[in-house]
Amino acid sequence: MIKAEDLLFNTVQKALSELYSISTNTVTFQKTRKEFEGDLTLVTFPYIKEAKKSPEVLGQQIGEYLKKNNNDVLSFNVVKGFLNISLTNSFWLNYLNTIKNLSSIGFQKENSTKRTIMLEYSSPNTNKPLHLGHVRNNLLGYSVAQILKACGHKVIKTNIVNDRGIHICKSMLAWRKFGNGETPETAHMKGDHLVGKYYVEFDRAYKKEISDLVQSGKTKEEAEKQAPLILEAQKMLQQWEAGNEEVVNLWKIMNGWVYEGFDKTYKNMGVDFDKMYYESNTYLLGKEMVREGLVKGVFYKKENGSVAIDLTKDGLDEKVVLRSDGTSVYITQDLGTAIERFKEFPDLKQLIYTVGNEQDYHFKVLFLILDKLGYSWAKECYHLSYGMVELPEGKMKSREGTVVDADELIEEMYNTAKVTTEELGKVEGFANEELDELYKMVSMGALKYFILKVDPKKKMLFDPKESIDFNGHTGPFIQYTHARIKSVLRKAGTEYGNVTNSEIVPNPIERELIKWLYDFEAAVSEAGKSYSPAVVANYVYELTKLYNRFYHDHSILKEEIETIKNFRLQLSKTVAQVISNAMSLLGILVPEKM
RNA sequence: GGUCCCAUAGCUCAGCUGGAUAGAGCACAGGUUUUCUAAACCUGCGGCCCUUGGUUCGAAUCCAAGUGGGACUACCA
Repeated sequence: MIKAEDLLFNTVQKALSELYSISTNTVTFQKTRKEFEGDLTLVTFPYIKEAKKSPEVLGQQIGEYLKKNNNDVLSFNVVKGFLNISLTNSFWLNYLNTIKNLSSIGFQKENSTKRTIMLEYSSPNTNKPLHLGHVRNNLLGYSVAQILKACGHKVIKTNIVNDRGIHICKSMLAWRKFGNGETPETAHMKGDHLVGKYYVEFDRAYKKEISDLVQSGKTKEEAEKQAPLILEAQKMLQQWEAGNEEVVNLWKIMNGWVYEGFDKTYKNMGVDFDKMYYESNTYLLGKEMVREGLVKGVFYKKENGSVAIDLTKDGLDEKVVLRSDGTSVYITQDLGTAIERFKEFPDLKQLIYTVGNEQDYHFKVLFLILDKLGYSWAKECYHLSYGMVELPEGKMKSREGTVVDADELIEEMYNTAKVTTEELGKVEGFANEELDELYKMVSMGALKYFILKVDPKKKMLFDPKESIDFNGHTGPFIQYTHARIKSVLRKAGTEYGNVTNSEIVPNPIERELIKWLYDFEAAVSEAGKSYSPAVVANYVYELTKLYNRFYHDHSILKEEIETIKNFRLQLSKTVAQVISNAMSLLGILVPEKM
């Protein structure tokens, strides 16, 4: 692909060297601001001292040099220390010609970088359904995977399911005690919701036991530890670990229900995985690694028999990696699984964890320990950390009661999309299945875009009213633009000729559009470097807004001059393709009509 | 005590590696359709870019300190 910056870079470098004997390797250009004429701007302030010229003279001289020595430079103007450079029409038209029939505009070939990345996301517990926090996690993980693929990396999407532990036993116990054999079929409930119901049930009964014990004179702490239900749940966990047949069977059945429920939610969200991991298989990993670490002297044994590492020199605290009774803590298995994965996939270069920012510290510790154990890939591990989703009333944490259930949210969005479409009177000419498809596309487009347009590391406010909005800076706004272009293209038929360079002089807004198309590749690359779908989301919004203005101001099909009409059709088609590509990076589909 | 994140319009957010007069959407007030989909377009309103210093030709952006908000700092996961 031709890069305007590269073409200019050499010439500017030569200009600086020949005119002022300045040698530099860092010539950077920026987009010319729209108040000024030009495509790219060179800021000349940095060179005035060495060149011993005023900014105006310097700009003038470099500009003249560029015009003489670079065929792509059409003209230039100088404002103070800013040299605004206009490239020729044929440069931009050539660019449009090279991409207009490409479906993969902006994307690198998969695995062209020979860099295999494992990206972990979702990672739910099997004791309750997914909520809004998981939604952000899933959308973010999926989107970043898409972006990294588009940057030419090979990506393995994984999901490690937290399918064991005391919390799972709580649901199991409550079901056994209060469930009367209820199943998703008899209860007419999604499996994950049914299991979640018993998790809540456990909590209620447990709290009652605690308050009873407190009434009878125990302290709250004692009561929490001595309540019969929690003791029973702990016993159940031991039985599970010992392989007790009845407990393991119940565990399998109930987890099966949950997986069925999750599969539906994942399908609705449009996310998927290349490889599943289950903690029931991995929770014992890491012990061997602890032994090796002890030998290497990275870890030490404490008086009570537990194993720890001292990270105080790195500004962190001491961290226990093995309990005094020899059992693993959470980080033990995290260390173990990381090591295991690099053994399992010898090509692996990087491991990315999509986990909320409340675990920033945990991952800092994890990566540091891996580094100290001597794994060279530890420096490549990355915690894709994202901020909490807050509701207008308060925080989005399950224990605080104000949860937004993922399935309910998706359903609500769907209904709003349906109502809105009907109100706008846009249902004519659609078959029923098409309408269902459209409502799914629009509702999920709105939800995904709403969440992904925000920089991942920032906490975000989820206002249900606003997220459901389909106007303005939203997913449906972009989808609508795509649909409108497609409608025009359908009316134009399949034959709309070619763009012949010499005959066309794009008007300012057309030129601007081509420049935005040109920037797509850079936006994808930037999004990949910063692991931020928000870069793509904001890029495609700008492109769309610009196109809408063009669409409003200029007629395409009614344009009388054939060459211009064809050019506009080609331009529109390419814009639609880039919109579609950009949205696919966000996991959002775009409709042919809406 | 320590580590980390955040602070830009009434609200939700862009402004990346320092550059020209700080941008959108929502909300509010108004306008545009005999013409390719008005889920659109246009106009107006709205700012001590948290504070104070520093770095320099130039700071919302970088650095330091402070203020305010949040997360973490378990032999929980």
